[in-house]
Amino acid sequence: MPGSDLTIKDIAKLCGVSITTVSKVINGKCGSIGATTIERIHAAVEKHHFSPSPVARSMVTRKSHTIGLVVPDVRNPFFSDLARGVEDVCNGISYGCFLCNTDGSLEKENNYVSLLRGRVADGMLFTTQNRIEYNPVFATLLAKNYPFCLIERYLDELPGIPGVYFDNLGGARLATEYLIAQGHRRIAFISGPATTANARLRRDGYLAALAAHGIAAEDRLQVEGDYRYSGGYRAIDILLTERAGQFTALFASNDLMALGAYQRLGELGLKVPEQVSIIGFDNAPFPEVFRPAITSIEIPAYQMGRRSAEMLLARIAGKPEAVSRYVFAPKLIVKESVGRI
Amino acid sequence: MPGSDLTIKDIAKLCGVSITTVSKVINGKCGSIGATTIERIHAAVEKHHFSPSPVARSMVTRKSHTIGLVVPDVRNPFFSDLARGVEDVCNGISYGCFLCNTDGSLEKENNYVSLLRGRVADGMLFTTQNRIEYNPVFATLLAKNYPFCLIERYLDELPGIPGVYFDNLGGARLATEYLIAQGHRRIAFISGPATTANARLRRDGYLAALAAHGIAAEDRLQVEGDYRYSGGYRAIDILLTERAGQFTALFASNDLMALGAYQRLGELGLKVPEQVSIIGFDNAPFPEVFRPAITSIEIPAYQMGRRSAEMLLARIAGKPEAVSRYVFAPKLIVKESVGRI
DNA sequence: TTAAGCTAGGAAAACGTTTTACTAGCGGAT
DNA sequence: ATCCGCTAGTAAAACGTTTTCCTAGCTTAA
Repeated sequence: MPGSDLTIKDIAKLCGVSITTVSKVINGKCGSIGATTIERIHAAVEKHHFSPSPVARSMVTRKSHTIGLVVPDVRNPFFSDLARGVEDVCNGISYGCFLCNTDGSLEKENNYVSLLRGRVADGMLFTTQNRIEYNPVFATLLAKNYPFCLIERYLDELPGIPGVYFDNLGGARLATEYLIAQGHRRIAFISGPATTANARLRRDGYLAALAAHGIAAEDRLQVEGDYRYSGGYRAIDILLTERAGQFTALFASNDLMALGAYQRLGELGLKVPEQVSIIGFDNAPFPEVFRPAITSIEIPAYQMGRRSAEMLLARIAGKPEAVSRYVFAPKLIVKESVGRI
Repeated sequence: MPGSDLTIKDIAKLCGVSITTVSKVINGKCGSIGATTIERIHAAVEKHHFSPSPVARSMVTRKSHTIGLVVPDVRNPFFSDLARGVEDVCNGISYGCFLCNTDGSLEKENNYVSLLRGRVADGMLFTTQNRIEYNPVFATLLAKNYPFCLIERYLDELPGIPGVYFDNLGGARLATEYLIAQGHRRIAFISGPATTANARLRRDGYLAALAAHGIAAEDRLQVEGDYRYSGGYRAIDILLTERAGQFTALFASNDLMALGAYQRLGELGLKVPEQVSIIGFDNAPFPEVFRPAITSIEIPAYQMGRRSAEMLLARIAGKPEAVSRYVFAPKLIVKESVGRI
């Protein structure tokens, strides 16, 4: 249907030269082509807006100039930031980026993996909560030395796999230590769902910080949340009412729960940060109306996207970077929700 | 680099048949192939996890089973919702989706368009604020009858181009008429930046609603905003302080500005919705902490993504839908920020 | 016996490039 | 005169499929 596009053959005919010559000129391999010929070919290419068919090219070069990006859901701001970072890097070297949403489903993941290899994509950026190490699909990829790069997924069983990570444990520790540095000793904690890896890491970070400062962790100051507003809200009731816990500060494993907690504290007459300090995680871009703005830990999703794309592309180009794992450091963003004791 | 993948030739050899036969079996065109042969080939394909090279296939079928999605920025929630809708539809028929971010730059747009045609993509979903109708790149696309579908971009000069739209004017009218129905007559308005098309449409909708109900529009009740929190905040100062305007309700062209306005009103001691009613636009998913929650107009981005992908794919399949323009209706989401007079 | 019609399958062209290996012609050194 | 090396190019294979047209052998009806 897409009209009559010219081929390299037509250009060759038009210029009275061979296909080879045209190909060489187009690809800048003009070593032994006369200046006037080069001129003539360029002119014809310009005039007819000729551009060589990428698929024919792929056929012979075995490169598609395309990578795949597999995420659970682009609508999650972390992944859309990440995707943007990836795409920006790709765009810089004329690579295309396939977007694949899996919703965390193993079936969708495997479908996409099969689709993407087989030369539709030169490589793959991959996020998943599923167990890669026992997945035969990945075993095949590894066996074939297919280039990929993991995002936020440790794979101790398979060293040498490039990956980009955020230091969740360190971030949680940083948050908790900041509270401690402000004089807090009784610090409550709201975790993410216990099934997710980063929820566990954040809890470990919290515990590590307490331990490092000789503060005993108390079970009744720790509540399991769900990364949602309502989870944070309810956590306050559990901490305060059910358990009659006492604390001067609260570390919520993400900002949405911090917000829910803040809201419930307010309803119960407790002022933030005067009576209770709160620190969150994610540094979510809430509108400025939230006061006090919540002190939080920033996760550089966009930068992680860039980095992972760079690592993958380097690998594809056959110039793998020396370091195959890149860990992004957390950054404390001080705002208004933490007070000094 | 990606190891030794089998080709159809290998399978043919393995089964002692010709390439043609294997190809036919793989593509289900088994018209005249013996049952045992079919069996044998399927077995070999399974055993070696053979799947035909998509690029070789594209070469001859001239279909890439890929479409392009061109948006300004996936990080904008409207576009990530849209992208997800597009991708879901694509995934359903094993199409891939190329993601392209342009930041609204004409240069990037044109680069992507060149990249995507030339058979990297069978068709294109396109968003832009730039003037398509005078862009030679698009003229070429049209001339070649390359399948594409516009999103949120009217093109009266080029009827017959498929497109998916949101009724911004109707949405603004709906919002304004809701306020009127609640008894308001003096309704202030905060627009988006005057340069954008949807900002103008929303203003037109506001004016149309007033006119339809015999309410005179007043210049001093209309302020230009910027779609940002701070724009809404400042707008209140302009309306109230600079212009000493009097109004019982406010229509903000998006929710972020509505929030900014709400905040400033609160600071000035005006209660929402008791003293001033507010309605927004977008139905942004703000955390529940915002009370009163802001009544708003919903834009069904995900559904628009789905619809546009369906239209494009139908076109690509050579079965264009009868209706080439699909307009999505606004939906009023009543929450708590509008009171009755 | 012959022609027609099926059945099961194959040979080869085509898709649009890149790349490898080759050549014709010429100027200069030996 | 011969050889070498250089310049400016070309022919053809290869990439992995799909698709069009063909054929060998068999059955059946006239």
